[in-house]
Amino acid sequence: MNLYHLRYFLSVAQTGSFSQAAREMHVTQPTVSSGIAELEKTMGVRLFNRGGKRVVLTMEGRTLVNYAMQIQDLVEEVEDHLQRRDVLPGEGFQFGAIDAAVTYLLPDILKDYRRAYPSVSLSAQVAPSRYLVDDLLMNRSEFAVISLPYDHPRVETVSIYRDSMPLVVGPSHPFAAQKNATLQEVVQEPLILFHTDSISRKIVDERFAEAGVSPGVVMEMRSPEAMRKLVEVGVGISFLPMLAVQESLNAGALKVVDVEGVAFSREVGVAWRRGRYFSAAIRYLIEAIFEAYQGLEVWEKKVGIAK
Amino acid sequence: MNLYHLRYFLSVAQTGSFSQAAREMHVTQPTVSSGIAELEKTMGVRLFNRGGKRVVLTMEGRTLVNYAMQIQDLVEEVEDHLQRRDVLPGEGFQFGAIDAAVTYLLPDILKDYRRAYPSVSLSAQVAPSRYLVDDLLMNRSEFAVISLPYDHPRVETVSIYRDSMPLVVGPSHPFAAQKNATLQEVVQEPLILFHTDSISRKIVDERFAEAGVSPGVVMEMRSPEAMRKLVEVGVGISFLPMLAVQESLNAGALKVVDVEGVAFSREVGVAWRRGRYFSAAIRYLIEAIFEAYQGLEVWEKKVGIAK
DNA sequence: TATTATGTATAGATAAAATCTATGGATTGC
DNA sequence: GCAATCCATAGATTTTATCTATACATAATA
Repeated sequence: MNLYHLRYFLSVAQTGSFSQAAREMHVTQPTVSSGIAELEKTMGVRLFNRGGKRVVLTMEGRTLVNYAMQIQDLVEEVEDHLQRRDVLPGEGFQFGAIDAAVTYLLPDILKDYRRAYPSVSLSAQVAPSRYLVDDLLMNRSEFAVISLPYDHPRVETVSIYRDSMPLVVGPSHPFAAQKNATLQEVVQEPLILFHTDSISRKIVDERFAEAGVSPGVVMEMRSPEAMRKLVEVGVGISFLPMLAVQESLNAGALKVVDVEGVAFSREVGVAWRRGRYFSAAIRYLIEAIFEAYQGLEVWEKKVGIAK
Repeated sequence: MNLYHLRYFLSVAQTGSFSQAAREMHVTQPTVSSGIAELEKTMGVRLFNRGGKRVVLTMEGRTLVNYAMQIQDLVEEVEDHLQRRDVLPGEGFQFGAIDAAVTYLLPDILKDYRRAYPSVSLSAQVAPSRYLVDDLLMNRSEFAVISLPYDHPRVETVSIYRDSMPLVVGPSHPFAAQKNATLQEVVQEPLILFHTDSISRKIVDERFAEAGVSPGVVMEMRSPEAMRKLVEVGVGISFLPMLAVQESLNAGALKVVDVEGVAFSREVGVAWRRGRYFSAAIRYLIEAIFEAYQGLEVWEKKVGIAK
């Protein structure tokens, strides 16, 4: 059963004439004849009674009209939907983001997004970067906002934000007064660092290794919020993303201490599986992120072609 | 867009694999590939993200799944319906019948029919034979029960019932006592005859013409019931179908009078447009009529082959 | 009653499509 | 790194759809 044949059929049913239907469908009359004949053969029933000036539907034909119209409607509807990239109500997608991104970088963007696509349900997966990349590779999420650098042959990344990671201490810590410290001094202190999973931790570790010192780590964790609070109450000191501590700095609950010769920073970027296709509703969100933090150029250069 | 392609698509969506879908659909993997590719091209969107061990639906793909499943269901449903010759609720057909048929021959049959096909709405068109034949020729009714003989190159007829048309008179009419009469006596009386449209009238007229007499017609009408009543009250005498007067005879409201050398009768038969196809629900009714009055043989010989 | 116009069916040729085989490139898992 | 598995693609083949030409039937008209 061919969709064209159904269209021919409906036209014949409506006009009562094979010839007229053929004219309407811009095909020849034998085409309509054989289309109907084929339908009748696969269905095993006669659809029209011929022989007069007009052909007339049989009961079976009337039944088929009923269904054919519904089918036709559905086909038109779905073509329409897909061509204008409408999103079905309840439809949605999943993306990944590190804690700092959902907390500090994305809220406004997501708010705007809900206005543009109110019917799209967003599902944000919050986890450390490496787990988010796993999701990308398994096609479980469409894209992710992660810490960079992240090197993987099948993952494409673009940086959108550079975040410094200063040494922060509680206001009553001795470093708070002296405003700067050496790396040697720092490793004597109780350090609260990200878990070794994390890219931020990797950045710190590498720098320590270069300097030939090994830090006295007292705690490892994944939540920058928790770490911030621990530093505030004086459990230890930490290198934390500026994004996560800005408010505390403003409130005086934390102090930044310069470390001589060391300027930690990590980048936050958008990552996706190489070669991935982005639905319009998804691309809209990614582009909003780029627009807010980086400009669209890099994105368009990397993905624009592979639309 | 081809229905097979939709089937491939659904299978891929379900299995997450082109190859597995191909095995399920009993085609080769490139067939599935090109089917999906063709769908993606006509829709203008990507339906799956490839690249992993499994392919994963895009948002647009998920939208299409929604519709494709509905379309698939409709197709299966209509194939099922048509193949088992089910009738949609509210569906029905139209047939024609002369007054005598609906009044005397068909009631029991129609009652049985409603039990066999409760959802089929029957529409009986009651009119004189020639109008019913017009309907047949214009495909406005499926078949008709009419008076015979009726000769038309595109109408097929089979007699199902022979009905005598005796001369009937009111109980107080002089003929009622003498029990028989000559044609010469009859033409002196006020005659109530069928309208010249009718086949029954034609039969009577021809016989009169043969005998070289011309009747004194006082009334012409189409309703045998009305004629019966007029005869009963003594307005005139008439040749009426036995079917229409049986009850009155039993009740003594009418008397039969033999006319020497004349035995009128008309046949009632089923008529249909030659070459017509009969839906199962319609054939069932026709066959019930034959079974009741004639046996199925003639019908099957004439139509059985052209199923 | 013949005639003309209009309609559908059919045969054969042609064009379009769907499908298959063979193969290449990529990814996953061991 | 190697074997297995998967999807994409090219080219050949088969199937399907469509067209042209024509036959045949019906309906309207003279």
